[in-house]
Amino acid sequence: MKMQKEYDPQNIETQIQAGWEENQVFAVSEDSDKEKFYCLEMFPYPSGKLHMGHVRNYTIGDVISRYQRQLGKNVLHPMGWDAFGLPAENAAIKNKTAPAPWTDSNIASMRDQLKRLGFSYDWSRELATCKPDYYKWEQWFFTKLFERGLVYKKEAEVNWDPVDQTVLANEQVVDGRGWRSGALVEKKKIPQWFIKITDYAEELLVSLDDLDGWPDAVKTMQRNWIGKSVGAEVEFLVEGEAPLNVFTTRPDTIFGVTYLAVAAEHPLAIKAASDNQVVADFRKQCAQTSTAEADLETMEKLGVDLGITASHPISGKQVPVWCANFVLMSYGTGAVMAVPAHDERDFEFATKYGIEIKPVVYPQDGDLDISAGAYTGDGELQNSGEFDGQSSTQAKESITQWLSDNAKGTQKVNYRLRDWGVSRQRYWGCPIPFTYDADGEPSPATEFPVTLPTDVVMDGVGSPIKKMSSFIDTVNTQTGAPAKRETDTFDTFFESSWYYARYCCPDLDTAMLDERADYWLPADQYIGGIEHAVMHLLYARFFHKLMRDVGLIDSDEPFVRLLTQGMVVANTYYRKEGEGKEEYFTPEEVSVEYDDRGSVVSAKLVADDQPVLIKVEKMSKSKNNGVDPQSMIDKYGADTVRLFTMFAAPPEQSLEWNDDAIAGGSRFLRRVWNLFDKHSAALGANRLHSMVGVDGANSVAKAHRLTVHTILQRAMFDYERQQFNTVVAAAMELTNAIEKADFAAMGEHSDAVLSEACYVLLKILAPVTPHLCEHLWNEYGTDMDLVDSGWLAVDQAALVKDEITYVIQVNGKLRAKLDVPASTAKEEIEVMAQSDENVQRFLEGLTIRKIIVVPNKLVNIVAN
RNA sequence: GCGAGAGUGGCGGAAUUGGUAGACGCGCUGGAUUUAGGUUCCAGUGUCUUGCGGCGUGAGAGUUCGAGUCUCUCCUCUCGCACCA
Repeated sequence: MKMQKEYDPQNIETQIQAGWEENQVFAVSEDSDKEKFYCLEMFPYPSGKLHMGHVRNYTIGDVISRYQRQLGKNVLHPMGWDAFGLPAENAAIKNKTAPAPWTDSNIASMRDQLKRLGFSYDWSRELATCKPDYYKWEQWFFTKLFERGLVYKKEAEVNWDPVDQTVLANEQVVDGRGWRSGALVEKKKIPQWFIKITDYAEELLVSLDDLDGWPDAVKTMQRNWIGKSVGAEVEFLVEGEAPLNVFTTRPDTIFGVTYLAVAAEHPLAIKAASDNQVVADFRKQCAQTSTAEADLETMEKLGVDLGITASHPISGKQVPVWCANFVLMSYGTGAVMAVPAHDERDFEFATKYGIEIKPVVYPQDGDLDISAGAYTGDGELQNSGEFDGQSSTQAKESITQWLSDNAKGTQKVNYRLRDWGVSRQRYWGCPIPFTYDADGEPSPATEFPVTLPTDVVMDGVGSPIKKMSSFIDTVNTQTGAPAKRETDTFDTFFESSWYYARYCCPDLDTAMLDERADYWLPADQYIGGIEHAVMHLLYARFFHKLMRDVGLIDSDEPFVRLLTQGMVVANTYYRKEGEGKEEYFTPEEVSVEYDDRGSVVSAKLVADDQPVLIKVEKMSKSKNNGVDPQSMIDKYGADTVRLFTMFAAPPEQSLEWNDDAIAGGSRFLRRVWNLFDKHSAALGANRLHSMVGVDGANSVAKAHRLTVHTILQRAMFDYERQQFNTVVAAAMELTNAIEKADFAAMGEHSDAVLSEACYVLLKILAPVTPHLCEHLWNEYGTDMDLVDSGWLAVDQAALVKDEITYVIQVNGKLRAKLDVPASTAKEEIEVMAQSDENVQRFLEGLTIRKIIVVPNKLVNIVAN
């Protein structure tokens, strides 16, 4: 077969993809003879189209999967759809359809796009979380957790839109107002389902230590999120009321307590409001904020004196009780003790409201100065009664002991982590499998699935199933008595917490999971955005442990190795429209001027010839800077798009889109094509193969093989550490080297050296640009599929150098280079280095103090 | 506000983990090919002096024979904060 003359990616890629599909190359099953490798990427929300972030995420996963497959492993690489969620409801309202058909058609078009990119998925395992055969198992699982006492119901706050009479997501609250109605959002308490993730807080924390394949940044963030702290729970008595318990990590500062603060929702605040209008108004004000923590924390710290006092547990002194907007009812006991002298926030608050600031901890060296702010360090106690003179460390223990002995408190471990609220008052989600009897008592479902009706009309206000009697009215399956169905649905994090396990047995209809899960799990590699560092990844880890404890699987953690990929960003062109608002223009609307070095001078809007501003931001519709992957595939082909996304940046960093640079990627693949074409006669006759040994090779051939095998070694090192941009760079260097090589000068071995170099190039490049490589492999390789053709070894003999270049420094500055035989002794190198002409020039008038020799690398002569 | 991360030529980035800063690519400059545009090929390209050399990895200090890399302080940007996914 004669190769086409021109590189035609569209043609090659569709042909190669058809071949993969026909031969089911990526369908896998359990095989105890092979080492398994489960490679997983975070599944997409089916928004309609792939964006560049998806392309990047899935290309990284595909490169890893294909590399592992070439290493000979049994690679599972599945894909599916995180198909429940808010955007489908919004789209349904806008397009006057139901969420289900909208979602289905999005899945269909995104699946086509993924297939066009040539990803090595086992499509037979595809799943969508909105399908009853998927979600029925999480309903079943939730009832198992209920039986185990890990699920409970309690009142919790939501964002309430008083005009639309509906619950809003944080995202739907803009500047404290509902995004549709514009009404001021209020906090409202409603009963909701929770899962006791706090029961697993300690294990989730401790087992982070075993996750060697996870980035430290992610582990640190999870540790801080769980937020374990050891301290004391202290009881302050309030006359005529229940005692006020507070948790503190600083019992050593307890004599510095000058007030207590409770949340607006705290019973004491509610009671005080009944006969105190100021408190009532303050509570109202506190209710009119979003529930987002970032909003609460950046808000001005405000409070009001409740006019109540509590008695200090040790001194017995009365301290005032305040109500403050920064105390969260949902965290801890909803009350805190305040020590303004030794806590920044308390200091700020006390200063503002003229509350006493009483220092009790003094720094060991130097004076205490709290005129400008709190002293938060440790020190020596004063003004602390019998504990005066103790160090903070001693006092933490002795004061806790005293409280414990006098029944005024106990030592306590506290976690910042809160239980997982899984109830959502939305339609497009998995129905929570409970019914309520006439008295409101909940009963778990016994038949699954509890199917979500999909034939609905979205009116824009609330969930349609909340008004649908055919859904709501049912019977208690245990007693046969009439019952009402729960109309809330699960948080979509619920579905995404276990999909990775279901991929192992997606066709199973008799159980949630079977023994196949234990063959594949844990996943060896997980890849997704850093934005999921805490919540999704923590919920998935939690769910894994729950599934283990219910007896479904036997591993402790879901993901062995984690890669958090960076964002895809691009230039934005914008103007400030005042009030922090910005107007964004598309690249087509703008003309950019460069100077003769290629640096940007200015950019103007074509329409009015006036300047616009430029900055680099995450690709998004609202910023008008998105690049549609499909248009790039149509223009350059999938291999070029894949190559560019791998080459432009290392996986964990953000990737800046550049239209010129992707054209460079296309140029490189054409050069590879032309290289094989140029040597087609020699390659066709030899077939691609590695050389064995260096016997008989002349010096030109040897030098070339040294280059080839050095590059191969580097590429393998970079594959292992997952730095794919330098893998591509290595392939480019190798291509340059083959293009420049003088094969005629290599004598009888020229064809073998050429064949080996091209073989290495193909193997290095195959995971990144599989279509081009598979095509060339069909042309010049064996009958086997490229992914199953194995990897190749670095020829250590080819790496042996006869001569080594030493860098010669004088006082750390480069002054000469020295080529010496590899066998040269250290002493001899020192002498040669000193006698170099340029080195002598810089040593003139100086005395040599020391000579440092780093073997095979450098000599540094220290002189003064 | 709290937690985490990142800053290297005109640009994206590399530096085998404390040892030649700028690999590879984009852009730009000059040349060749081409009727022209595009393509392709060759050469050059951190910066200042265009001699030898000096300076240079966000800013400032420190450790070291030697720092982009380690330590401290500061600045800027990015991500997350529990109902976007």
